[in-house]
Amino acid sequence: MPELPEVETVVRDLRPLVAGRTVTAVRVGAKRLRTPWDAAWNARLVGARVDAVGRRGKWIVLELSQEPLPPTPSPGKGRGAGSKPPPFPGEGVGGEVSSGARLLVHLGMTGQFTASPAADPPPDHLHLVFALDDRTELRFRDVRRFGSARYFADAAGLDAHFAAAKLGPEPFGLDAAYFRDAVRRTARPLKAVLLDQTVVAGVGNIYADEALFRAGLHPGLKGNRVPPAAVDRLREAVEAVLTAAVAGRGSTIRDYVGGSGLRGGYQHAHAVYGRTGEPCPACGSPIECVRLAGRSSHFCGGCQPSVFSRQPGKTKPRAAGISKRRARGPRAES
DNA sequence: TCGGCCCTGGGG
DNA sequence: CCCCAGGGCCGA
Repeated sequence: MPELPEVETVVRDLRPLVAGRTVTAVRVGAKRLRTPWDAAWNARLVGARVDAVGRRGKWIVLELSQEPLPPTPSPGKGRGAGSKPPPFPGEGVGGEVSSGARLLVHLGMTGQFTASPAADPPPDHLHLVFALDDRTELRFRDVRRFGSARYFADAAGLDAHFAAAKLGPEPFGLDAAYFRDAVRRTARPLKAVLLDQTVVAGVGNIYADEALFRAGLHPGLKGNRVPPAAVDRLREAVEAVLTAAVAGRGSTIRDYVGGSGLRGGYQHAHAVYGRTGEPCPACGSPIECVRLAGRSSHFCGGCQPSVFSRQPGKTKPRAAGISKRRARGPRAES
């Protein structure tokens, strides 16, 4: 489910709900996630306080600390009137961060990470529960179990994890020269480049298609055949579509909910994703769907030509080996 | 660099 | 029944 806008929405929802709270218990389901949960982490987490909630790419990062609590919080009470407001690091994981422990969560395809009243009946497919000191629970639910959660004793461990994955830069304020080089040095299709988390972190199948539509670029175009100015357009389109999607609280196709359990709303604004056969909102041509980088890729044949007709003599990328798919696609939730 | 695989559920 | 699905990782 979750691309950057969905993950960002979860993070923004959770921040005021869990920042400053202390973990009082950890419960682990029987079925294993992509990364098996180490039972030794439970003892490290109990008593830890959530200092901050952030995001890196599609990863959710909780910053934790083990400082001794003031006297004793009386559970059940709301936030004390005189108590210091919890720290709100607006910019996710960058900037000034503590060197303490980290909880790293990835939602996979169907993961849900919510703060819920402990009294709410537990849903099915619930795999991890972090009870908090205000009678709420952080709950990780994931039908397909492609998601993962793991604990790092310190910030360096988390950094090493991202470094090992070669996680690329955030898409906001992305360096233009860097992106031009990354795109133009490869023969892979643009769609594959956008999905590559080592190039840019956070873009997934929905927003790759939407960004390519905004930029007027065919998803099958080889990176090294795309003029620099067009790559710049693509970079701006990525930023624009992600910004709009965050404002719309992400896209709910089926499973996605934000940190408070609310569905997203941006699926109604999709121009091409999941709209195979429907008319293009810009030119009316039917939206087409092909398979690229192993994923369905939706585009408008009218607005996103597979060749650059401007310089017919020079640039002539062929649409190469793309098979049309049935004129049918997943429809967004009603 | 790409396909297959990890899972479960929903829709045609 | 078959195919499809917001992702990432691993091996050929």
